[in-house]
Order: sequence, then C-alpha cells, then structure tokens
Amino acid sequence: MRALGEHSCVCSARTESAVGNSSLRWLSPEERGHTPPVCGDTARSCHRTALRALPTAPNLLPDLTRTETGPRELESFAERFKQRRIKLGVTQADVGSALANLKIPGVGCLSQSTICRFESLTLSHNNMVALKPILEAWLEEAERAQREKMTKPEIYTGGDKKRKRTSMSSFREEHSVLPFLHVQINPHFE
DNA sequence: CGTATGCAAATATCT
DNA sequence: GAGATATTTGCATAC
Repeated sequence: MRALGEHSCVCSARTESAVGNSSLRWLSPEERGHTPPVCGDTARSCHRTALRALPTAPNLLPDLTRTETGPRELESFAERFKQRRIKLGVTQADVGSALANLKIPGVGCLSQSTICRFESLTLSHNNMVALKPILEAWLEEAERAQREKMTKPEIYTGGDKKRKRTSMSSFREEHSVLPFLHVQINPHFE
C-alpha cells in the first residue's frame, strides 16, 4: 500500500496516469519488419510506454542510412552528460522532471532512477539509444538557457546589496506583463 | 541532500 | 484475440 505520494513530475501515479503520452518509436518500421500502429495509447499508457527502441531487432540490414549508436558512443555520451549536468548544478531528479518542458511529442518526464541508470549505463542498450537524443536535447536547451542568463546582467539586483526598491512608478509595466502571464503562467527558464 | 538499486507493475511485442 | 515473454520505468529505500 504505497501511498503514491507527490512525485516530482506531473504524471506521477502509475494508476492514474491520464497524461496522454503517446508512445513514440525511434526505430523505423522497416527495422522492425512490421510494426502495427505503435501503441494505441489509451489514456493509461503514459510515460511508461514512451521511449523504446527496437526490442529484439535482428539488425540484418547493413544500415547505411542509419547511424547505429554504438556502445562506445553511448558510454562517452553518458559520461559527458553527467559532467555537464553537474556543471549546470542540476540534479538527476531535476533533469527528469525538466524533460517535460521540452515538449517533445511523446516524451513526458522521467524519474530520478532512470536518469541515474542512464548515466551509469545500467539500462538496456536499446533503452539507452532511445533516451540519448532526449537527454541530449535537454542538455543543449539547459546550457543555452544558462548562457543566456550569463549574457544578461542581473535582472534584479537582489542579494548582498540593498535590494533596489521595486519602483512600480506607474502601472504601465504591470499592465504589459499581465497579458503574458495569462498565456504563460509557468515561464520556466526560457 | 543527491544518487544507486531491488523489486514489481504496466505495457509492448511475440507466438 | 489470448496467453506468454520481454522491456521499460517508477517507487521505496539504502547508501
């Protein structure tokens, strides 16, 4: 009787996953030989079905068009991923939930466990291959966002100095911002 | 506090 | 379509 408490991500409980994450497949139909639709993502097939690479692909074709992500490559990527993540000062759990913000179709959030396993290469090869592009996308996005912050000075001069008085001289500013907040309630770092 | 891992549930895919 | 088997992923908890 685990009280499926508050998980970090929106799509928490495994029983009430109403977040329609349609499953996505990173492999082409040819590779699998034959693949029905994919998954009739019923209302329950949330994240659990999200990422998958070919299950038991025989790999008979000398894929010239496909870049077979070798174990070597995965290994180095996982390594770099971890380093850069830490450099950004982000935890595994943060990454997991932040993935949802990428808005990649079919990709929701992932748990800290999964991120950890990815970094330690303790996932199946196919799973790794499937996750790689996603995490890669997140990494670039996160670094880009940080760069942006570095460029800009401090938006508010808070901190050790005396906080600058919030001079809302007129209501003009407020009026200009409100409309934005209506459409983007949760601005995120971007 | 952040990370690693055993275990089991939920699906996907195969036969 | 049903049952069996394979995979992926999260929770709980130890480290």
